[in-house]
Amino acid sequence: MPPTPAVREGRRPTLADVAARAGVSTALVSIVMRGAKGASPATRERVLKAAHEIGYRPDSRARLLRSSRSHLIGVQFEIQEPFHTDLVEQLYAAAESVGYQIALSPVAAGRTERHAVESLLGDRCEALILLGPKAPAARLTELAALLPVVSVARRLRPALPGVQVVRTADDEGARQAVDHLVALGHRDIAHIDGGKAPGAADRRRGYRTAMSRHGLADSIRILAGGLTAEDGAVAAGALLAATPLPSAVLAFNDACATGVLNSLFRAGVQVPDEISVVGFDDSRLARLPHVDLTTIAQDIPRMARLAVSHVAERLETTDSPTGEDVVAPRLIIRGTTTAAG
Amino acid sequence: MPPTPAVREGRRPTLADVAARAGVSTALVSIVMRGAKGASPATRERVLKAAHEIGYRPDSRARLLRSSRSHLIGVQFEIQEPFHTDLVEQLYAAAESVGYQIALSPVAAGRTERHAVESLLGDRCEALILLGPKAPAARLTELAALLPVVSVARRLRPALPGVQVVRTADDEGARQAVDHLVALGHRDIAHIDGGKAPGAADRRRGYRTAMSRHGLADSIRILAGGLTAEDGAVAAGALLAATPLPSAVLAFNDACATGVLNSLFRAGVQVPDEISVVGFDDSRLARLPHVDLTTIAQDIPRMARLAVSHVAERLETTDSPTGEDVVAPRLIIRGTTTAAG
DNA sequence: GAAACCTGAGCGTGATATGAA
DNA sequence: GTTCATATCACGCTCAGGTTT
Repeated sequence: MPPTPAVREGRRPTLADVAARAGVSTALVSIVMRGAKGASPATRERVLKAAHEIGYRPDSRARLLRSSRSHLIGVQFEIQEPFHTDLVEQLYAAAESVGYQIALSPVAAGRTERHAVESLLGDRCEALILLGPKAPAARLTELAALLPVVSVARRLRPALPGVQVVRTADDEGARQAVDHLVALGHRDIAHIDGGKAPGAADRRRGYRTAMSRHGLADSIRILAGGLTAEDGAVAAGALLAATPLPSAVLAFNDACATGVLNSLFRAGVQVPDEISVVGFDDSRLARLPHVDLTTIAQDIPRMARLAVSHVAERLETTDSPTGEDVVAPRLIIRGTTTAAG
Repeated sequence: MPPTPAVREGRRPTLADVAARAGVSTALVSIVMRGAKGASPATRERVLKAAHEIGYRPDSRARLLRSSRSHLIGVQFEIQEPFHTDLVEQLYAAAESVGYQIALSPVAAGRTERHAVESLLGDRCEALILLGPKAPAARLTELAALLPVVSVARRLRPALPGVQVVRTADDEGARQAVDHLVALGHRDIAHIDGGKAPGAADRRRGYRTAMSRHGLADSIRILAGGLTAEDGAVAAGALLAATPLPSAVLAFNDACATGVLNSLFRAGVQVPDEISVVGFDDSRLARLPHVDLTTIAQDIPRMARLAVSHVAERLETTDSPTGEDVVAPRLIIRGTTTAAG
């Protein structure tokens, strides 16, 4: 049995329609729909029945307009970036658990960060979580003057007032990778870097200092890479052209590492027997059984929770400070690393 | 010089604040902000200046509330599906060009299709574009009674009243792939399928009929695959165990094909010299120079335009019919196919 | 006093009606 | 008549402050 159509033709049912049908005031219907107290169980049931019959749905925008709080967190992300989509997924979970909603605004071809943020501001978001923002510091400061801002995975130096940073300890991650390889007996370890991608500088530094600490400063070799598999493939090509081949490679991220793996396969170099490879991120890619990549995991659920809980705190308390949340990375040993030959 | 703070502390500036500052009525400010006619150039400039100074931004929710039309299209998509994120990117472009806005609602872990759609309905969307929806036909029919619905990449049989379908001619795509391989001299062509994924049945059928038409009915070989690289790798493993190896493989999609490629590499089988491989989708993956996958392209920009323009038409004309838009696929020849040895 | 319900105002806009130059 | 400007109300909802049992 299909639900009875709305009272007024062509328009979506409103509180008033439900109220009329149930024979009560709109305020009471509002109370019932919100699950607030102030309605008898009998009336409550009658109202809910009426609402269901005419297919009533609360209008979230009118709701937001009326109440001073919107409980909306705007999230800017790169729609083609797997790391970002993973984060978005976790942000939904984190936001729901503290009573906030998420408004998504992607950065894509033809849709700049400015577009994305303007749209979120127009939607009355109370706070902004920006994933890997590329906007200049001045712009971020400007935004932070308007509302709480969190920058995830982009480090800001110097710290910007009003902007909270949530990031992985990238240098520490690179160190873990090098330590792991050295423990396996590797000494000639190369790094294919991420250029000026977020975190790339820290990973480079982590690699460099870890190598030095192991007395391998002379073996430091950094090749220009990038964040895509293609970048990794190209860099690995350069590696293959040079002599001798290192015994291990730390790639900027998992995508880059798979490019490296591909190039090595093509060249007939066995992994991990002839060369060990380590990625970064522990993305879906790394977990695929046929890739089975040793990598450095970023704790995405934790980063999401930190970003959201910081926002909640800023919004619910006064004078909450901003700073940096640095999340520890974790080495995940899989099949692309083994003892040095 | 930073902008002067809002008139009222703690609240975002409104039309009234701008009006007070510029010494005009709110109605006039509204006119100016919308770019409507009815304001003198001098006043217009004065109002815009005042608005800029106090950092005024139109409240899109209040706007939506006021106007009967929302010009909002709700888009449900799988946030981890590259094909979907490609579509979303194009949907933004398509919507903007016809004066509509997009509200995104992802399906993710812990966020079902029902969640996604309910949230869009609460946001006053005028129409729904669902990417690869898995909801039962009854649910789609129910939604279609409420507002225009487009199902992208999921075929509906029988056709559902009120639900427009936009899809690629998957059978035709599979046929193109087989024709290409046959023209190269291949006769023993296997298909690694997509199980019950959207489009998989049509691609299977297209493969089967094309093989038959070429008199190769006896060579038909369909292996259980899936949409991930892992599925492809596993299926290729099965292929390698069997004898003899086919001379060509058509994979369900590009991700699946890369899994196949990986397995073949590992086994030391040369592509394309010993075996040709064809993908489907022409995703970013296929275009990576080091993958360089021959594939069947889906015309994503066209699908996005069709979905949006259908919605616009339904909303702006009365009694606009629904049906099926079938988009032609296109063979992209790259490096993973060559003449049969 | 508490529980159940109602009235009325207002959130920030946009459209209509009306008026003044 | 045309151009520019204003007053007023409605959009759908929530909330503060009533009234009634």
